[in-house]
Amino acid sequence: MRLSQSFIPTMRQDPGEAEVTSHRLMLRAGMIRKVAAGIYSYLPLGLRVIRKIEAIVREEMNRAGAQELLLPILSPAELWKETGRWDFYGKELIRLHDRHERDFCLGPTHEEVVTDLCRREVSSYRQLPLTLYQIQTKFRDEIRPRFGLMRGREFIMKDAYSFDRDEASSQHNYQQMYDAYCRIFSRTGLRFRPVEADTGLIGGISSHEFMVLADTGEELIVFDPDSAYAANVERAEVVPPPTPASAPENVSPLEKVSTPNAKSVEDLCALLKVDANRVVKTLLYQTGENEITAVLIRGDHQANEIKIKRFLGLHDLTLASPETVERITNAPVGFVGPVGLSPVRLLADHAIGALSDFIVGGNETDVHLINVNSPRDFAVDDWGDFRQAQAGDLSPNSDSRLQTARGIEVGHVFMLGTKYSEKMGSTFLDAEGQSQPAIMGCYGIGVSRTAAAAVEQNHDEKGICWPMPIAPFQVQILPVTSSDAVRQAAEQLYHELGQENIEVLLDDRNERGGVKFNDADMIGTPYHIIIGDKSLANNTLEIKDRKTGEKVHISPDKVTAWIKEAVTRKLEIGA
RNA sequence: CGGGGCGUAGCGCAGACCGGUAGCGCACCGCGUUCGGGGCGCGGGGGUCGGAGGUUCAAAUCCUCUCGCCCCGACCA
Repeated sequence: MRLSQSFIPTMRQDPGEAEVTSHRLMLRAGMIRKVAAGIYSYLPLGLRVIRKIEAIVREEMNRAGAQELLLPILSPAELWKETGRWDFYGKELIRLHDRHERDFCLGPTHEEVVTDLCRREVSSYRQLPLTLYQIQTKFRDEIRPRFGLMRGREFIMKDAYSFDRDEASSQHNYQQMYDAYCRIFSRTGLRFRPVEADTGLIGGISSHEFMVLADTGEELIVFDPDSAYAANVERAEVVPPPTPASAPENVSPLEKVSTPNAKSVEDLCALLKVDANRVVKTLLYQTGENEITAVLIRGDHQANEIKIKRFLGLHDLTLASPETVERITNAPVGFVGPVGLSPVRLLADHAIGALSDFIVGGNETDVHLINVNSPRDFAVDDWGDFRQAQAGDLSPNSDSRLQTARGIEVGHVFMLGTKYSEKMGSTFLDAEGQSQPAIMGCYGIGVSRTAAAAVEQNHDEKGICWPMPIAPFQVQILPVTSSDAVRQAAEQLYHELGQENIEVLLDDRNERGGVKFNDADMIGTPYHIIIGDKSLANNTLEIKDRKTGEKVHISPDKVTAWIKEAVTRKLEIGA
């Protein structure tokens, strides 16, 4: 393609709207433009990247035995009401109605629609297993769309759904999809890691997320450097500490201390000159209209609300309002403690069980209690794993300590079990003539997000450095001086590379070299071929590797073969 | 939704406190010159100052309301 005739509006300056790297660079490279918050147009260059990712996804899904179809974006409320998600999905579901006032929504995911299809068409175990997928625009009215393509309200997703006759077959299918995902992200040239994950709104039995590792990622994961264990911190189980609390005869008597204005753990530690791990914070959650639940977490730990929600079987969990806290404890927020705190249900994280002579709030303004011990001073209703895993925690899989990393969730696989098939009556007759609900799985890949994640992971101060498999073009030719000889050499090379099916962008604009260099670096084509009078005089052309910056000078007649070999190699290794 | 910030030419910004008929850089158009890392000269086009209402002789500027966008927290591919 000729740059002079292409719609690739690059920008010289950073747009004010973008702060995150991928967002900024994709705007500057002329790949996307914003239409509204979280809604973007894919310009020709951006679309080429999307199509490349889609092609890899298609190949691997097909190879894994999945069949492509296309479900409607618009779906009727009735299906969503059957599973209860019309209400449960909340404000993220974009709802609309037709001229007859019938309710519809724009599909944020397609379990309902595909399960409806399956219950109509599948009636025998002989038709299973069945895995269907589509690549389609999805709509989720995100609370806060941000970071360009990273979290849009409209985005491109590959979603797949499996239907199996039994648990073993479903697990096999899940594993096949898991393996396909590993191949997909390897092939795109991204550094990624599958991690154990929470099931969230989709629900189901178990799931893994595929995280592209990047410091700007929104997700925090923990991993064991010495085993395969890795998990989203939301999900990561914390191994209960082995150290038992001191024997009752060895603990000190309970004591009240004055702690003026010590409303946070930091304040308290500074005031009493103790470490945060000697402090226990008491969090009050509103767990029902008139029900408060207290959760004890060690001062240096973070509460994990997902674990608490799961334990309590709740959909929503919010911290109690300051007014409520005051009403219950007769003290402002910051002085809550478990001693004498009633009549609320009291949950405690396992870490508390290993503590003795610890410090808690006194349920009185400017007062804390020290030398507190359980069960001497208060009774815990339920013990559990209620905190967020963190770096330094013991791995559940080895004796190693967990480490943390940031990641961008680009894929998510779920074992759904019969959650949807039972609610919607998607059943089949087994070999014994018994009616059984299909065992389901669902598998998503954020295609547009993968493009953004690739930029987060592959860029430098000059611009994007695309991995070859998803680069919009494989080679860019830069005639950097304007003589006829240079122009002719560029044209000839452009023609030759085209003959070899190399995807080549020729910068035939009447611009100075510097402009072309900078745009090429911004766009991030993996190889740049630089043609100028200087090099032609030596009978060489210069080839620059965008990512490494390495340059080679070779004679013009060898360039096409060299490029062809190099492109093929990079496609194979996913670099 | 809570907290913070911003809407002035395609992009990046100044002007606003102190009201007086809108400016700079880049981009764009023309001519010339230049040509291996965002050249230079001359000439030129382009703005309902996000929108509505108000105060005033006069509003980008002051007041009220509103819409949009970005960033930080609760959701998710």
